[in-house]
Amino acid sequence: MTKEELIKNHGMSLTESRLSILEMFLDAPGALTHADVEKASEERFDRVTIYRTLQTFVDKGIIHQVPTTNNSILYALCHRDCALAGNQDDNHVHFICNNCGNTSCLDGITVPMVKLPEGFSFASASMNVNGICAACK
Amino acid sequence: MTKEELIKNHGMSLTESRLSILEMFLDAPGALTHADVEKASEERFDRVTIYRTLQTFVDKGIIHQVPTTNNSILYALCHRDCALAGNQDDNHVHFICNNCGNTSCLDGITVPMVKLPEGFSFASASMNVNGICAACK
DNA sequence: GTAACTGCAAAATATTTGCATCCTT
DNA sequence: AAGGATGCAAATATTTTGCAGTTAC
Repeated sequence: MTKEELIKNHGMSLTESRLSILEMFLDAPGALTHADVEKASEERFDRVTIYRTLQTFVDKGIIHQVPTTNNSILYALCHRDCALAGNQDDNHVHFICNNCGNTSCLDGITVPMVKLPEGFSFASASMNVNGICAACK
Repeated sequence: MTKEELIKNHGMSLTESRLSILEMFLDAPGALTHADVEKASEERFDRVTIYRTLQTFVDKGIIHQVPTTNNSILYALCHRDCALAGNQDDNHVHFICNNCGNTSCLDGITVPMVKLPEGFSFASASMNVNGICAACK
């Protein structure tokens, strides 16, 4: 599927900013923040457009938000479509490299089940793994 | 251990804001954001003091940050000391209730191991589980 | 042509820093 | 007394909203 098709197939109109921001994600080694996208776009798009484009991508299910422990929102491509567009990441495992700082989505790996305490019921889970990535090894 | 001891044993001087904010965590059903603490303290402490107190608690290892997918930092008590003070959460499992929104730390449960792709090495992991908590069931 | 998207301006929110003063030990 | 903690002011950063003009289809 081409980038153009990817956008249209998810019910979005094809615009320059969407195409360009999607390319960034395809080229990036891992997840990106709003600031990463803004820097990479070098003023071609308004900051607000970037916020809205990222939110649209999340809503339409081509990227998802990665839970992080700092205060900037990380976004990562869903290599296969996010199961439920717009909802929380569906059982993704994310890998954060302690050396280069890149966050990537380990799509082949499913989050293992955990046994919850009495009275808790499971809906979904996500997991972050820290370590050294293959590129930094 | 008393609250006072908990603070002093972690190398902090005993102040009113630390004692009071620690109490909030002990009373809270789950994790708290800066905004939660600020609201609960009802102007008794400056916003900046709350930021600094939370950061100090993280540095000294009595609370830890919970990875979230929104942009506000969540803090949760370490019921047993966080293994490495000031570092990322050490294999905690956090439970976020889809009904009441509370986040709690499931201390009895360890993060299961996952098999990483070739070339990746493991350092630590954290996990978020979404579902319905015992109180909301 | 119409609905949706974008850019600009501005508001709202969140976080950090410097410094003078106060408190803990 | 000394070092650390706090409060205040202000700077900085982040995100959201409204609206008018532009673009995709």
